[in-house]
Amino acid sequence: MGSVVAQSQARDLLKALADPLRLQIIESLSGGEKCVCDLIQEIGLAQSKISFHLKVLKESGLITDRQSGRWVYYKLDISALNELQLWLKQLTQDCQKSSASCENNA
Amino acid sequence: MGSVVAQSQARDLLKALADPLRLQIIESLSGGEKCVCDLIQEIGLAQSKISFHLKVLKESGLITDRQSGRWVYYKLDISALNELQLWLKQLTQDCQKSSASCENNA
DNA sequence: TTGATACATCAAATCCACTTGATGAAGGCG
DNA sequence: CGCCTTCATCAAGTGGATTTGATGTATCAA
Repeated sequence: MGSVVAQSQARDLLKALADPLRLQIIESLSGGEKCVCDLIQEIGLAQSKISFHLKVLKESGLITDRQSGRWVYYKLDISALNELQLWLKQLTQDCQKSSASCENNA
Repeated sequence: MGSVVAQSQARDLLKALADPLRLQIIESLSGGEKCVCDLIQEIGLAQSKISFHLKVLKESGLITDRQSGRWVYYKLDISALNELQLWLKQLTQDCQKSSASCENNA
């Protein structure tokens, strides 16, 4: 309540990010657009596994895809990352506003 | 590689946040410190369930607890939220740096 | 001390996301 | 066309996270 960034969207993004393999994919894509075969080589895991997690990430809105010939290229969608940053910022602001009770070490 | 904020820590925080009930708890605690009984009333679920998720959140470092008499009070630890914000910021920066290939709609 | 409240913890059951291996679809090359 | 490559999708199996209900512990009041 009172949150500008929808909690449901934040939840979806967080859920998509909360997997070690998907996090690897995300960090790899932070280096730029890549096709599935690139990711398979870099990460060194089964193709079906990579595709499965790419689908989850795509459905969450964190990445987008683009087909070119036989290849499908994936890249991060910065706007989704920004949504999450905004949600976090709100959370900390709400917390600081509510009282002096939030942890504020260093 | 090249990340200032440890990926492992980000992973733990994301995993802790990636649960609907824990997210409810987090957003509730953004309103200030609360005891378990407050959370039980607000959320309306079994006490053991609440306690279980509080433990997960505490182990991730997202919340801290403080006992006072019969009550145990929980509150957000803003430094953990800041860690996650920093990690996100790095990710977007890496992405923008890597090329013009990252989604940058509006 | 007795009983009530607040909370943690446990074992068993359940659930669901992930993995695995195989198959399918679509594009490109000869 | 026939074949290879790239990738998506599927059904079944697996494992770990979550739920449930009960029990344990500590504090406080009477």
